[in-house]
Order: sequence, then structure tokens, then C-alpha cells
Amino acid sequence: MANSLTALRETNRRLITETVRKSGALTQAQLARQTGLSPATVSTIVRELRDAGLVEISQAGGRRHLISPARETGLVVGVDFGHSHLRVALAERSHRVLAEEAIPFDVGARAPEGLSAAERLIVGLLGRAGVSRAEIKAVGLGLPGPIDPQTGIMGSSTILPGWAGVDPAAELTRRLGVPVVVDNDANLGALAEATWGAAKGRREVAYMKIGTGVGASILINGLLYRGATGTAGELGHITIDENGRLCRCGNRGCLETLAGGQQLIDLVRPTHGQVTVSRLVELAHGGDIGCRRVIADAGRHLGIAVASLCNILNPGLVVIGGALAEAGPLLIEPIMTVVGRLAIPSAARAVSVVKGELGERAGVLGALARVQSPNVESAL
Amino acid sequence: MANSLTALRETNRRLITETVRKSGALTQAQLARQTGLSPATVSTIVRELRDAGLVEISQAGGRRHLISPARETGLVVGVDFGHSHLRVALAERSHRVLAEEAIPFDVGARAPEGLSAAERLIVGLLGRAGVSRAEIKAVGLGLPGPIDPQTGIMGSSTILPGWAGVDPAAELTRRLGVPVVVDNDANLGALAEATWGAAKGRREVAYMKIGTGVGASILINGLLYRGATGTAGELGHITIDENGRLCRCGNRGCLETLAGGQQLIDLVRPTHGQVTVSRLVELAHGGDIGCRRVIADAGRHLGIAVASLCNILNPGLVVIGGALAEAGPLLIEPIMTVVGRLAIPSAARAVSVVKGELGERAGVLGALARVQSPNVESAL
DNA sequence: TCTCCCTTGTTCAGGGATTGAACGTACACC
DNA sequence: GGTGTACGTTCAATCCCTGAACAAGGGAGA
Repeated sequence: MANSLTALRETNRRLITETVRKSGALTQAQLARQTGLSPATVSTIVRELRDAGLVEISQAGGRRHLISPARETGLVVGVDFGHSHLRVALAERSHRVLAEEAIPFDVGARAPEGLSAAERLIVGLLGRAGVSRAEIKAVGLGLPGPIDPQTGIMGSSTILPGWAGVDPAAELTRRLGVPVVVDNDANLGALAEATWGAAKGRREVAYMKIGTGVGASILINGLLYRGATGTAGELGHITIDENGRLCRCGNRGCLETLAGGQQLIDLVRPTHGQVTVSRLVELAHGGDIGCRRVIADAGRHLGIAVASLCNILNPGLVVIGGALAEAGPLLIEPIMTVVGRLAIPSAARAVSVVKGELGERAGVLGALARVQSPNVESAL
Repeated sequence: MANSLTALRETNRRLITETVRKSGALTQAQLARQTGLSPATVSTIVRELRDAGLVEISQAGGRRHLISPARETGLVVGVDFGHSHLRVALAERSHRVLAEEAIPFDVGARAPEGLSAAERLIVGLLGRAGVSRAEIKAVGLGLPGPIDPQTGIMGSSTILPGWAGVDPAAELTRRLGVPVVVDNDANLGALAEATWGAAKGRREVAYMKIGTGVGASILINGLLYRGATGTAGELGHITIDENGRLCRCGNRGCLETLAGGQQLIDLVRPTHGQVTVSRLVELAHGGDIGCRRVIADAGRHLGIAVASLCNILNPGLVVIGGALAEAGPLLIEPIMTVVGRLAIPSAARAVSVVKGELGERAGVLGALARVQSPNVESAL
């Protein structure tokens, strides 16, 4: 079973596959040295992998064989629903993005409309990249709400009512005819930042996405931590003010009602009219006192949540993503101030809070990362 | 090398040894089922382990053999400092407790006095059990404050000023001449409950110890999760009321200032005079309205923290320990009510909050567990 | 150009490890 | 007392890793 000989072989096969993928191209001798396996074992396993089509072998002078990862054919698609936008990317398996597009979109709409819009965008990208629909091998789908990891269905019926009870993966599979993995958008953002962005190489990370709403995700030992029912990391609905505004999650005074982009937009509407979060950030960078103030206030509220996070998980790195993250120090300095005041000193010292490096693309890139490496979850 | 057959055998040997140690005594058939190995393999490995003196085999009716861990010689000591008590246990390696004693003790005293008191207690237990000091092979030490996992020194200088900068393990080693492992008392309580108590067999658990202060600890995948600097799980110093009372951690309105035993004692002093936490709980069970009310209020404040915990970690089980836990439903029902109101519904549904089964002994038993199985920590 | 030496990858026998099946044994239940 | 069941052991079969031997090719130096 788990510890049988075949399992051992499987382990070694995976070890070699991983080593090859990480290094790009290696000779068998190098492989043997790096993995600690004997050349004989490497030889037989490499042959197996070649027969299975998992690696490619090219002659490289002398007896040397260059082992490289099999050029995976086909394309993958990432779909990222934000609260107010929809972004789709078409990429090669190697992660190279061929085409990408984002449109404003209200996720409050019902699921079928959302999925139809995504489908239209995908078709558009296919046309632009000049490839056929059959090339798509898999789709990663991000949604801004808690997903039950068992069923793939939205865990809360109040957060995205239009999506309650729908199985988005099954639905999209039905439309496109390919496997779809669905995950929370904050989880995907965390994955992307850990793979290519600000959290590259870090194994203990918290990620907060502050867009229209507030989402968060936790990486423990480099793997997504989901908790018992997949809602681990839902910092957006931590209670900051028990008597605060009603939140769409059904509770009161959630962080999201105080620091979510929607709240900020509402706050500046009387003085600045209807703006987007990005515009609000621009104005703040331009020196607008009012916008700076609401962002700083949001930062202070976020700081309370980050302080809780520090006391509970004591992370070494917190990455801030989403549209509001573009405010940079205007947002992060108030966060740090509050963390310094509310978190245990040693935990506050240990944490650094930084802006994500992938900006608005984090979600969709995470969807691409997610669909290509299925083993990103912590065991339960 | 690392992945050879002998390594596989080594892995399985260790697997069986661990399984035997955790369960105490097992037949080979049970062992085979639990480990997933075949009875044949178990048979040969058990023989090896017996020959190596690592396990003992006793006949148990029929062909059944009872495999138990080898009776390791020597004794271990567990020391548990609470905020207001000191408890010491002397046990065999097999965890059988030979003698145990608790005294009231103010941990606010300086470290040397505390360690001297512990030493005196240990000597007393040795006399009572009729064994010599040389029998002691190791000591586990629990302290009610954040311990830096790297250095073993108290991480915060404000929480236990008398212990700031001291290396308690080194100091106790100097006095007793044996290895000492030191850990946070909540971590030890969690470990004990997971080994013998309410969290037996559970792998994702949060533990809260509500005594004079409030401490907490998190088990992820069955291992203590410490975070970047060892303060993961410090729920006692989550900020509940930003404008609340000053806390000894230096911040304001920490959970501990609202739900810690000390606060409850202060609250009932005008009406009930000076009482202990246990007395307060007794009175509440007896029907005293005032005591019931302060416990319920504490529960509501704890509920806020547990709700945060649910949103961040989404645990399946929260175990409440410490003296206040004896209030049982009087404390737990308000917690659940608040969790239901403040946590994300799916996270609130997923969690069950229960009283610990080991009572006041959790800390000292955890110290015994800790000293015998060094590998209880999550990587990093 | 030729030779020697080193590296590389393959093959093969040998030694380990796990497993399924078969078997003897002892208890429990009827 | 008979039967069934669970348990532990043994053994052949199977699978896997490794060390050694070996063929093939390149590079350095004469």
C-alpha cells in the first residue's frame, strides 16, 4: 500500500520528474547525483518516463542524453471573477500567456450569465491567438467567495446569492468539454504570488486581497491551508465592530464593511462622486487628502485583522493584493502601525507586510498555476 | 541511500514503533490494519524490534500477541507553571504517573524562585515514590508565556517580567543535570488533549486554556504549529476592545483582560469577596446569578476570539481547558452563540467546542508527552 | 593522428523488502 | 462437541535498488 515497493518506485519516479522539471534539462549522471539514486535506477526510471511520454530525451554529444520535461501540448485557461471584473487568460502549459483580457463585470449577476461571459471571453481570446477550441485542455476558475473543497460549490449562500447551489466547475465543463478546477480567488492570488511574485520561495505566507471585498488565504508549508470546510483564511469577515454595518455575509461590522473597496467608494462619493477603487488610489497618490484619509482608515482596520492573524498564526510574510494594494505605503504603513500596537510584540516584529507584485493579474495567474499543479493543498 | 529499500524498511520500522508507542499496546493484526502494512511484514518487523529490544511481546489469549513499547527505564518529570499554581508529575517513560503534586504559586515571582520551588517539589515526589534522583532522565517544562522556539527564552519581556532573558531549560538542566525541554503551557495542554484527551486522534485542533490568563495553541496535521517566531496561537492577546483595559502584554483590551480568570475574580470581588477561579465556577454551578453572568460574559468575549479563529483557520474542533473550562456549558454555550453570530456560517457549523478531558492536569501531562516524543512540531 | 583516460549510460546478477496465499492454532459461539 | 473466525507464521513470487562490469564516445596530450 502506502509503503510498498511500488510506492517507493512511484516516489522515485516523482522525484526524478520534479528534478527534471525544476532544472529544465539534465543528463542522467547529473540526475543521479542530484537525487542520490544510483545511475542504474535513473536509467530504468528515465526509460519508463520516456515510454510514458513524461520526459523527452535528446542526444547531447557522446553518450550523453539530455533529459527534459515533455513539451506539453495544449493550452490552459485561467478565469478570475472579481467582485466587479472578469479576467481571462489563455496560456501554454509552460505558463507563457498567449492572450489575456479583462472586462468590468458584476459578479452579483447569476452564475449562468457569468459563465456565459467567461465563455465569450475565452472564445475571443482563442480567435485572437489563432488557435482552436480543441487546444484547451483544462480551465482554472477563481470565484470571490468560499468554496467547499469537497463539492466545489459555494459554501455560503449569502455571499454570492447568484451562485448558491451551482456547481461552477461542472457547469463550465459542460460548456467547454474540459476539466475545470474551481477555487477561491484569494487562494489563487496567494498561489500566484508564491509561485511568481512577492512570496516566491516563502512557505509560510498570508495573502490578503483587498478589492471590492476583502478575501484572504493562508499558505502553510507552501501549501494552501483550507481548514475543515475550506473557509480557512476568510479574514474579510472577521468582526471588527460588533455594532457596525450589516455585511453581505449576514453578520455585522465585518472587516469588509470597513475596509472593502465598496465601503471606500461609498465614503468618498459625497465629496468626489462615483469613482472606482483604482481611481480612488490614483487620487490618493496625487495628494487628495480625503482619499488618503479613507485609505489610511481602511489600513487601520486591516491592521486589526492582520494583528489577529499575527497572534493566531504568526506568519513571516503578509502579501497585500487587490486593487487597493496599489496604494502601497499609504495603505501598508497604517497597517503596520496598528499591527505594532495590537499584535504581540514578537509576532509584530516577525511579520513583514508587502504589496503583491502581480497586481490585478494575480487571480488569473493563480488560476493558471492551480490548474497545472493539482497538488497545492495541505492534507485536510 | 535516502530512497533505497533499507530506507523503506527503516521507515516502516519507525512507523510501527510510533504506532505502538501511541496506542500503548496492540496486537499484530491491529497493527497491520492501522499501518496498512501486510500481516507478513508486521510479523517480521515486530520480530526485529523485539530482538532489538524496542518492543515487548506478551501473550494475550489465543495466538494473540500484545505488542507494547519496551519498558524504558528511568523516569521523566513534567513541570507546569500556571499563572497561580505549580504542578509537578513524576512518571515512567510509559507515561504511568508515579506521583504528582500541585501547589499555589505566583508565577510573577522571579525565575530562580520558581525553579527552586519546582526543584523542591521534584525532590519531594522522588521521596514519596521511593526512587533516587539519578532515575530522572528528562524534564518537560511548561511556562505560561510565549517561548522562542529557537532559543527557548521567553519571547515577550512584559508578559512574565521575572522570566525575561532567562533560559529556563538551561537553568533547570544546571540544577538537575538532565535535559530539559521548555514549551508554552497551552501548547503542552493541546498536546496532552490530543494524546489522551478530548482531541485524541484529531489532527486539526485549536486549544484554549482559560485559567488566570488566556493561552491558546494550534495543532495542524497533528503537529504543534508555532509560526515564524513561536507565538502562533496567542489568542489571549487578540484585541477585543481597542479602548479596553491595559493588559500585561502592553496592549489594550486583549481577550485576556476581558475573559481571563483574573478579570472574573476582580469582577465578583465587590459582591463575593476574594475567590479563586475554581470557587467562582463552583458558585456558578450552584446557581449564583452573578457568577453565572460573569462566566457567560467571558464566554461571549471568548466567542469573539473563537470566531476569528474559525474565520482564519476553520478548525473542526476547539478544546477549552484551564480552570474556567470546568464551567462547562455555562461557558461553552455563550461561546457557541457568539461564534454562530460572528463566524462565517460554514465555519461556525464545522466547529465543535468541547471541554478538555484532562482538567488541571493537562499542562503537566503535556509536559510528559512533550519530553517523550520530540517530534511534535510542524516543520518551521 | 593516436593513445590514454575519464565520463556516461546500459546491462546483469545479487540482495532486500513486501505481499498474497497457505497453514496451524486457539478462542468463541452455538 | 463442532464449526467458524481471527491471528500469527512461513514461503514462494514479485518488485525494486545497487554495485560491478562493460561498451561507447569525447578530450587532452604527445
